[in-house]
Order: sequence, then C-alpha cells, then structure tokens
Amino acid sequence: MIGQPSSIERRSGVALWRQIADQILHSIAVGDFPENAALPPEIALAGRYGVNRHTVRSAIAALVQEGVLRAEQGRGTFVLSRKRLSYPIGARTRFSEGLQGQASERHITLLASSVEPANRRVAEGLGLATGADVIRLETRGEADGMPVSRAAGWFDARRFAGIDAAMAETGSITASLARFGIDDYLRQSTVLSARHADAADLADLDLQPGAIVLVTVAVNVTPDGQPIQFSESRFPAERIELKLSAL
Amino acid sequence: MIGQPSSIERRSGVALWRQIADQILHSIAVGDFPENAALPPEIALAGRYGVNRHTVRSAIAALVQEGVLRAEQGRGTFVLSRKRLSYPIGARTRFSEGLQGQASERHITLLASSVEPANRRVAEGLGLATGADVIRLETRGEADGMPVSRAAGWFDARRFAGIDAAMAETGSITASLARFGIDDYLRQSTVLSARHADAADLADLDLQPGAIVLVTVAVNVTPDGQPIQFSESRFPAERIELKLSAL
DNA sequence: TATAATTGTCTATATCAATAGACAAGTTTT
DNA sequence: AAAACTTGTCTATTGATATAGACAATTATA
Repeated sequence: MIGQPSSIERRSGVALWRQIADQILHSIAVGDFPENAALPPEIALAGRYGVNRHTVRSAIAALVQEGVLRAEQGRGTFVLSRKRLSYPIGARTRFSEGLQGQASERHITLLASSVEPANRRVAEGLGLATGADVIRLETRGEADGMPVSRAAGWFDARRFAGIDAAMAETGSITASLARFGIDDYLRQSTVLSARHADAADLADLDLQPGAIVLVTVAVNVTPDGQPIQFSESRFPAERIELKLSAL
Repeated sequence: MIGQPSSIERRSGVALWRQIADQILHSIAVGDFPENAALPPEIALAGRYGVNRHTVRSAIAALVQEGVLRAEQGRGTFVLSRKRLSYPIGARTRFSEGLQGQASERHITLLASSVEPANRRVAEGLGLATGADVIRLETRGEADGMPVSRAAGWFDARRFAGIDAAMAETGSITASLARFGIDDYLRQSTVLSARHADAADLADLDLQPGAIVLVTVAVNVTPDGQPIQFSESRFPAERIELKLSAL
C-alpha cells in the first residue's frame, strides 16, 4: 500500500461494511493481516475505521460468507490461507502452463459456442471484414475447482471450421489450434481494464456482488503475424493477479 | 462486453445508483452510448435496469458531477467526449513517451520524498537487505491537467543519493536516472491488480468514491539486470487503460 | 475458580437508498 | 399554437444501512 492507513467514505454509494470488507481483503493481500493469524478484535477494527462495531461485523460476515475469514466465538476471527494465483501474460500466454505449479488441477471448460457475424471490434482484431462469419467460444478456466477466468474467443469461421468440436474434445485452445496446423502462436496485443463484476460475472465466476474483475482484450497471431484469435477474458481480482512477464 | 445486457444486484453493499453509474460508464467505454450523443431518456434507462426513474437520476447526477455527462432540461442527457488514455507497458515503459500523441501536455509532479528502511517487499524487489535505506519518491502523473497516475518509487539510497532533488528539478524519472549514469533501463516485472479507490486515491487522483484503480507493482533494471527501481503505481480505471505492448 | 477478552444476539433509533406519484419547466415536433 | 417529450422538483413511504447500548456465550488467562 502507499502512504497512510486509508479511511472510508460515507455517502459514496458503497456501503461502509463493503468498503471495510474490501480494505480487510486488501490488508490481507498486502500482508498487514497475516494468514492463519487472528484479526484485531472487532472493537479495535471499529476504532481503526471510525465506525460502529456492528458495521465491522457486517463486513466480517460478508468475508466469512466468501470463505476468506473464519470467526470463532470467544477466540477471535482468523484469516484463512487462500493465496491469489499469479497468471502470467507474455508472448506465449497459455492457460494451463501459466498456472502450473500454483494449482495441481486446472482445466478449461467449453461453455458454449456459436457462429456469428463479426462486430467491428472483432473484425478489426482479426483483420476481417465487419460481418464476416466468426466462431465464438465461451470458456471458463478453473484451478483446483475454483473459477479463475471467463473468456470469449473469436476465430475466423472459414479457416477454423470445427474448432468448437476440437475445443470440446481437447479442452485446450493450444491443442485445438494445433489441429489446424498452428504449432505456435504469439500474443500480439493485450489491453487491460477493470470494473465491477456484472450479473453474468457473478454467476460465471462464482463471485459475490461488489467484486472486481480484471478484463483483458487480446489478439493472438501466428509467428509470421497473421491474427488467428481475438479474445476478451475476465479474471476475478480477488483470486487472480496478472503477472506481465518479459517477452 | 460478453453476452447479455448485464443487470444489477440488490443488497450487495453497492447502491443501485452507483452500479448503474458504473454500467453507464462501461456502456460509454464500449461504445453502446456514443460520445456527444444523447443517452436514452431516464424512463427508458429505468426500464432497462429495472429500477425507478429517480434511481437512474441519482446515477446520472453522479456522472454529471464527475464530468462524464451533461444534462439539459427538455433536451436530454449527453455523453461528453473524454476518451480513456491508453498507457503502454512494455520493456521500455516511460510516462511521457507513453502518452505522446494522446495528450498535448503531460508531466510528473514530485509530491514528496523521504528516506526510509526498505520493507521486505521493496528489499526483495531491489535485491537489498530488509531495512536497508531506500529513497521513496511519491509522484503524480498528469495529462492535459487531469491526474492519470499516482506512484511511489523506491531507490537504493546509497547508489541514488540525491535523486529526489534531481526528480524535483527535471520532473522525469528517466532524466534523473541519467544523472547517475543510467542511460537505459528495462521493465523486468509487472504485477497487476485492481481494487476500489481508497481515501488517498480519491484525493490524489481527484476521483469520486466508488471509483476503481488499477495497481501495478513493477521492478526496473539496467540492461545487464541490476534492479534500480521498485515501484507501485495506481491508475484511475475510468481514465486509463493499460496497453501491454510487445517487448 | 474467578476475571478478562472476544464473538454472538437482541432491541431501539436515525439516516441513507429506493420506490411511487404528481406536476413544473424547458425543448422539439406537429 | 398545441402536443409530445424530456429533465427538474416536490412530497410521501418503505426498506437497507449505520449507530448505540445491553447482555449472553465461549474461550483464554490470572
């Protein structure tokens, strides 16, 4: 964190209990509240944040609900260990490889696929004419049973006809592209933003209202520069940090 | 955006008017509500989001306050043109160069500096012993008079004694490092996360409560791999997107 | 065993957030 | 000029949020 103990804002449209819950999450992430240790008592937290004890209790209740804390009557409230995974983004960005060593089990599920006309954004990314047929794959990435990403990928329907079936079978974008003669591909561009999770994010990623998602919009190309995939991915900020690796 | 029109969540700790304000911002960013055009009338928006017209009015009032919209009685509510800047992050990440062409005026202000013992995180990043003296520079980046970043940078106090004065004089990290014989430096690592703006962010970056900030934690090194700077930067998500460029 | 410390539950009250309806004020269209 | 449409203001009501205080239940400590 930078600077002073940050305080909270009233009349902001964000309830105090949620702001405090977010700050507790941040303190845990930064290491101010170590894992497996007890949080300061409710009264102390109330003093620190300048609110009533019951408001702090609401924040704690939300985090208990999210599985971040465990409260024990008479003893205290404890931080459960739950590290954020670090997802590397670089020239060769691959889901399963990237989380190797951080999660024992990881896979991608194909949620849905369809053929549709490319909108302007997708068409520009893939170098196609607006309205050209593209295949859209909706996928969810999981690590140790926890959803860690939700992505939509678009592919030229003429060149990659049947990639939806390949994806359903292999569970891997890389493997699916290999069937079309793509042995290697590179990340050409990535644009990053962040926003509050919307209703779809909450459902897809199993988040609580108010959660934040990181959003990447990326284009993958063959080694000789042909665009092959346009994608938009959402990552739950509470479970994933993006590590931008050297290329 | 992915999928359906996202709806809003009740009892989430985030007021409906703020969620709607965020969605309107998102719709503007995505192009669903084009710049300089009128928003749908309040009654239509209320229908779309499933809330009362007054709730929509609260959201619009907040965005008018933020300078995103302009409401005109009898005519409509209009989207002011205010594009998000795209801040490139790559091997050579330089503030002023990065925003060249997107903003006519851009500069960094040195807000504060101090000498302090390195905490574990900073020490690890710089390859120093925990507790070693480091110089901290607190800076704010502005583009066309609008704050677009707030950063803390740490430097080895022994090697870079006086860099605070150099920074105050030149207004450039790159120029200050040049005085210490650093002609070139590279971005070794960048870790990215997002969270709600805290009180300090609100003040430093001139944001409204509930805003989101992108946070990068990065290490810069000399071409031969010596770490010279550890930094943590915050970017207002509503004004900046991070473009991860090839290295 | 007694005391202190901590979380859990209850009641009560005040303020903010959201809904509902009516009508005024301004602009555009007919 | 009149009608239709849009934003602005007002009153009233309900539910969620936040504060305040008291005391119970459980655990750790003196």
